[in-house]
Amino acid sequence: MDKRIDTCSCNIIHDEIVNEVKKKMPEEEVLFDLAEFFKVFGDSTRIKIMYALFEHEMCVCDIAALLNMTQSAVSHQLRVLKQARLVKYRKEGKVVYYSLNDEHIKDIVKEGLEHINEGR
Amino acid sequence: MDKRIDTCSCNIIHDEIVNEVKKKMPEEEVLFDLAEFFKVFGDSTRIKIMYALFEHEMCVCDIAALLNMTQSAVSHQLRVLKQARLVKYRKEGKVVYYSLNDEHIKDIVKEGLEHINEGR
DNA sequence: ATAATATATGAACAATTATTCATATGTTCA
DNA sequence: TGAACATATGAATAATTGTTCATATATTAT
Repeated sequence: MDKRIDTCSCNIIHDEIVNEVKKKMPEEEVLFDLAEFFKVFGDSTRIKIMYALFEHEMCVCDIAALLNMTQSAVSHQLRVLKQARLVKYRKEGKVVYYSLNDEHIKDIVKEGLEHINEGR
Repeated sequence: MDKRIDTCSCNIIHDEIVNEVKKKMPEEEVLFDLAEFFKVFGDSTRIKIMYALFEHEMCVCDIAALLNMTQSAVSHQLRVLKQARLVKYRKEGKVVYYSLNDEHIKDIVKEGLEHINEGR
């Protein structure tokens, strides 16, 4: 029986391990959603926005001024954060105030920081 | 005194808050590194590899077979994970075994999962 | 040595994405 | 009602990035 597999262009070396691990793998959808979620953290503009909101709720204009970016760029990124349910907003007249949706976002960032600092 | 700022195309509405937050913002480099770090989690192939390594150390060929991907694609992604110090490897003859570098990678993924599951 | 195998890597290509620009929406104030 | 302002959004552009393909390196077996 040939152990060769279409795509990997090499032999399965450890059959049992591969099968064992395969059983424990989460569903494709979960893995995809996880990647999508972390993708949101993977942009320094969005990280900056989140850090700002750690401190205070802020309107779009404030954030743009803080980060020295255009209102449009900030607004686009806020939409991404909103879609990922990382920020929420409240409207007060024409001003829209954004804030963190979730306190444990801090934990995730903190874990990231720890990893970075571990490496010197 | 004009509160208008070059890039944001709008007025600073809350001057004190912007300044207060600005003081607390981490250095540009930290924010950049954080984004780079999370970017690594932001791809489902790499998430899959990490999940696999949660269970067992594996060689490149095993991972490729498990994920039904080419050896090359896996190898490229392992390099990204290695550079981010998320995986380590040991060589045994011509076989290279990869494993998680760091147990708290699980914590980060777990936090991500929690966030996803919160949203129903 | 030579062949076979496991892995790594550079270049090319396709797909994704962040920003800009122009403009639309909605609210306040005169 | 109309002007000013805060924000949102669609289209275009530039940059980034994941995969493939071809090939290089390294190790083992014949």
